[in-house]
Amino acid sequence: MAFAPSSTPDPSPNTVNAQATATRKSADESGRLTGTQSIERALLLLREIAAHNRTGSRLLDLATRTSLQRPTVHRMLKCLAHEGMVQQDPDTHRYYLGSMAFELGLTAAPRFNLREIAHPGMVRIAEATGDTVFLTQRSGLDAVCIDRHEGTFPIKTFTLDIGMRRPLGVGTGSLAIVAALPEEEIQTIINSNQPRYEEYGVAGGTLLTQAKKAQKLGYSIREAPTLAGVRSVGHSIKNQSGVPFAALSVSTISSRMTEKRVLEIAQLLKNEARLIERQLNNGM
Amino acid sequence: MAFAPSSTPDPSPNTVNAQATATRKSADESGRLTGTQSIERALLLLREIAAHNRTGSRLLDLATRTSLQRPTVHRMLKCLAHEGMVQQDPDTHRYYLGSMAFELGLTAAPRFNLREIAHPGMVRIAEATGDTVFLTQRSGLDAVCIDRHEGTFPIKTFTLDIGMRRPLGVGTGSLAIVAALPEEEIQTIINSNQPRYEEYGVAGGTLLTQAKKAQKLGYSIREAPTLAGVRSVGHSIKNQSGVPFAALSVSTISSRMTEKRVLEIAQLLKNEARLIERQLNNGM
DNA sequence: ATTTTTCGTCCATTTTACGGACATAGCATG
DNA sequence: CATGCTATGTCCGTAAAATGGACGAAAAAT
Repeated sequence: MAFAPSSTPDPSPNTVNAQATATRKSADESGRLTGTQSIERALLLLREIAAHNRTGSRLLDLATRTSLQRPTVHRMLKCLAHEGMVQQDPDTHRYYLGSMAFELGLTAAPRFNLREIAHPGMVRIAEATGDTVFLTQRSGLDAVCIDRHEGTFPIKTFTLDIGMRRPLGVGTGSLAIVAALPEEEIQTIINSNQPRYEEYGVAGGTLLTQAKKAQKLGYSIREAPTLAGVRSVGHSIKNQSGVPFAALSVSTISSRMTEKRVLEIAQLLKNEARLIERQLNNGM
Repeated sequence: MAFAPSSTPDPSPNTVNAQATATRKSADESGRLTGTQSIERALLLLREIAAHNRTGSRLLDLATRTSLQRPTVHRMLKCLAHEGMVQQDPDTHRYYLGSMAFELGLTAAPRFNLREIAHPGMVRIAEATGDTVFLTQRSGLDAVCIDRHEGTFPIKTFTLDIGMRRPLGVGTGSLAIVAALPEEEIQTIINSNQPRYEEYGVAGGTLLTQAKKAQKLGYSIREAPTLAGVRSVGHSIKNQSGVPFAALSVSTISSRMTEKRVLEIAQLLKNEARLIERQLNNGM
């Protein structure tokens, strides 16, 4: 499979057995699998339903969008609904993903969900440092704090709440993401977010400088602009393609954050980020 | 087919139309669907893989557990893997749920995930009261805080962190869940958790009294045992079968929690809990 | 090196799924 | 409230898709 062989369909003349002229292998000429047509179609349907899960999909639209016959789609949907993979609103007749889809997702999450993958590492960092660790994920021009793990040190700095969304570049984890992006994208982001930075006490001008510094160091570092006496260190997490999309960061009071300790923490973050990336990369 | 193959291959006698004697309807005698065998089998496989997703499944085990032929299972898995629904570890050959399963789950979540369903209501409560709202979910003999939404009132009480897990009955939301359970289960829970209550400053004895009070009132209420001056109100959320499995609660400083206000908040919680239950019930 | 177990593939057979045609429900419009 | 119009749901003869017995290859165990 995968490469495209001879285009001749081999018309196989002298027909004793009327049926099945074409040779059947595990994949046909175009590299498509055989013996799994209906499963492929069912998955195609699921993807199509997922793509419109907010509004729901009507039978006819699904048939059109998948280029399948209406009866075929209907029969498959009935089965998928029966098994809970999809759900049909009894009033509108529209189809949505069902509870089984949700439950499979929950089961699969530990191998794909950044938060779950990162969790053990965050615990290790919090235990090693005693300070609070944050996991930040990029979301368009923003960064969202998707997890936090508190260390044992009794004095806690102002902590980023889970779910909090701020313009890219504002937080230290966020800054690590920005710094790891290609030059021109950094500029675009800073320009786009310019008007929003003020209210977070960040000057767009200094941001580029900070990003360059982070690039040189290999980690981001910053005194919290709004809170004096708080210092944070961050490190980016990259996806399969090398694009930074998340970051780990540690935040604590400046007196605990000596230069030496900054280096230690940066190393710790780097190691854990690598570990996470490895799991994301092969998915295995 | 599907049932044990009679060894006679049935040489198909007087062959005008060799095929199909049995009448075919959309469901056969036993009520099972027709025209969807392979989809049913594929979903069966997915369920089986999900059930062993921690360890992964070997081809032969899947064949055994699903009572399907190995070649059939293999062919289907190849397709499912091709589409990303499952993933095969290249070293061990074991099968796991794939990224598509995770992504479908994410898409389906807004209609099934308690946190997502409850979110709008929590925002409404926080806006109406100005205080912090908590969403608690039962997990065995514990309760876990799965979401929190802060109100605008500047003085915040000690807040339960997201992800925090405590013995059932310790928090006010937790207490609401316990109170809504059947009498004998309450006893069992209190007995089982007895040794753990101490460290949370809750006496197992008073807990039963508090639960009875909550049953009478229709909502749970408590002065935080460890923090003087904090008062909370909670209301249970029940699933389709009427079993309480989660709760909403509001917590604030006692001076804000007058008797009159307790009633208002209790009503608010009750209404939002009802709304959430309705969405859970029909799933639509 | 040899046996045993498991994975992967082939291909003739026939059962399964397909889809044209029809039936029925919902919903505007004349 | 018929009347067309559009949508969902179902039937069933046919053909193509999926099945599974058999075999080969690759690991794993002995």
